Amino acid sequence: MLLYQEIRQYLFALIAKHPELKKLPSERELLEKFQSTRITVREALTRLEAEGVIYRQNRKGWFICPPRLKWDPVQKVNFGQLAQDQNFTALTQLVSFETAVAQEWLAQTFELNTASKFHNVCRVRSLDERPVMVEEIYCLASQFHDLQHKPLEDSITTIFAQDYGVNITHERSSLVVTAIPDDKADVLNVNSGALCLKIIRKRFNQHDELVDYNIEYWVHSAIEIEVDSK
Amino acid sequence: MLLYQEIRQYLFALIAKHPELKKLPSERELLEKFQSTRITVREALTRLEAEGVIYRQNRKGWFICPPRLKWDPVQKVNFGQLAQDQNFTALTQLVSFETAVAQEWLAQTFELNTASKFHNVCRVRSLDERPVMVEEIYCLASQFHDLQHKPLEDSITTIFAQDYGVNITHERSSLVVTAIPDDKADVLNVNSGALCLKIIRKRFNQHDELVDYNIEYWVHSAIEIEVDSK
DNA sequence: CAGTGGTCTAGACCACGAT
DNA sequence: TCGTGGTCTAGACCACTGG
Repeated sequence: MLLYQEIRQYLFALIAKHPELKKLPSERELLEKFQSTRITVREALTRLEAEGVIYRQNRKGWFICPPRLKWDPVQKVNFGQLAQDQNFTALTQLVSFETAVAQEWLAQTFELNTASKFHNVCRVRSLDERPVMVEEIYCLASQFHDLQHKPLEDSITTIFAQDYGVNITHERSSLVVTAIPDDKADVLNVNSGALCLKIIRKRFNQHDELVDYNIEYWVHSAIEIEVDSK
Repeated sequence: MLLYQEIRQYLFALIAKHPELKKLPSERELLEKFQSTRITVREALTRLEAEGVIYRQNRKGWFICPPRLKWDPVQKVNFGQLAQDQNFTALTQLVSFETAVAQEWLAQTFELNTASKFHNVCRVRSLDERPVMVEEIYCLASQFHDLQHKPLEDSITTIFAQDYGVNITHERSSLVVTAIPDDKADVLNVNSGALCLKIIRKRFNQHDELVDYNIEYWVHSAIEIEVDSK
């Protein structure tokens, strides 16, 4: 068997045997144990990372993945509630809030001209202290006046409905597997180029008007999508 | 800027400027051009691979990704039709057909005992000659007698309905990002450990009975999931 | 401060692909 | 046969983390 496969197998068995383990041995411990080099050890580690078995935090080490959050994009369930149902401690934090005139792609998405002003909310969500998702939300500044003074760590959908009388009735989501952009990797404290599931959500009101445009980057090993269809 | 980022940028621009290009320069050409080493060149290449911009075929080289197939798991659209609508030439091929008593996990999924016999159909699907998905389908041998003599390159759903009077009325899907198992990597002609989107589909009839259990492995850069929700 | 992962050099041999 | 990527060695210096 290939050496990096042997190392992978060893670590896989180690994880299975010690479910209470959180952190793996360091790369240098592993290369000594297997009389090998860092290149080979890292090949085994990145393989397990791709499989979603382990993850790294920048320069801190390699850690064992907890169970994935199961999420149904079709059901409109509150993130905090969903996490709690699955025995996670959930946390949402505001990263930044900006209001500015639209970039071209954004104006086009909303079918408006580039003079329109938009809010841009950036938030990060964690499960049991581990950041797992960062999102950008774009919505019209004229439609959501004073949004910056609302409790932006809570459900945006609820704020839209209760404070502005805007109800989301349907949405269109797109999912792709890709590498996370560097600025988002910093927020999640993952390595540059980490794998993610990128979800773009366009949400509409009953008049079929676009209310908000949402880009979510999920740490790939932290989530499992579940969809029911009739 | 980091060297591997420079190489990545160069290749990214090269691809943008020459959309007609199919294959990248070899790793050794690139390391000469950048006066670097294979480790660093491969860091740039695997980054672009994770982003879904390029892909490799085992020992053949690095290739530029064509547009992704857009697919809605909720709509029940025929694969061939969907591909044709998006200007792909689609092909489904039978890889293997076996009938055997159930392994434990399978029997449990169907809530039957391990003496039950199951069909196991393995198929591979290609877009414009590029294999993009391999799937395993499990269904009860007693329910689908002589299935091996049906046209298994066509829609299984249609065969179930027309030849056996079994109609799929609803299903439950689960999606995770992971690394593809080695036996499936061989079928798709991708490298060991390649990224994939793994979709498990349980499909039911009107009596809420499980009809088939389906595991799909999609090449991650070949697909984009689209979901509408009310 | 010592230990961690992040990046990088300069090679090597191999299996497999195209020809 | 020769070029490709797949695997591997034996180091190096750096930025950042944690005690």
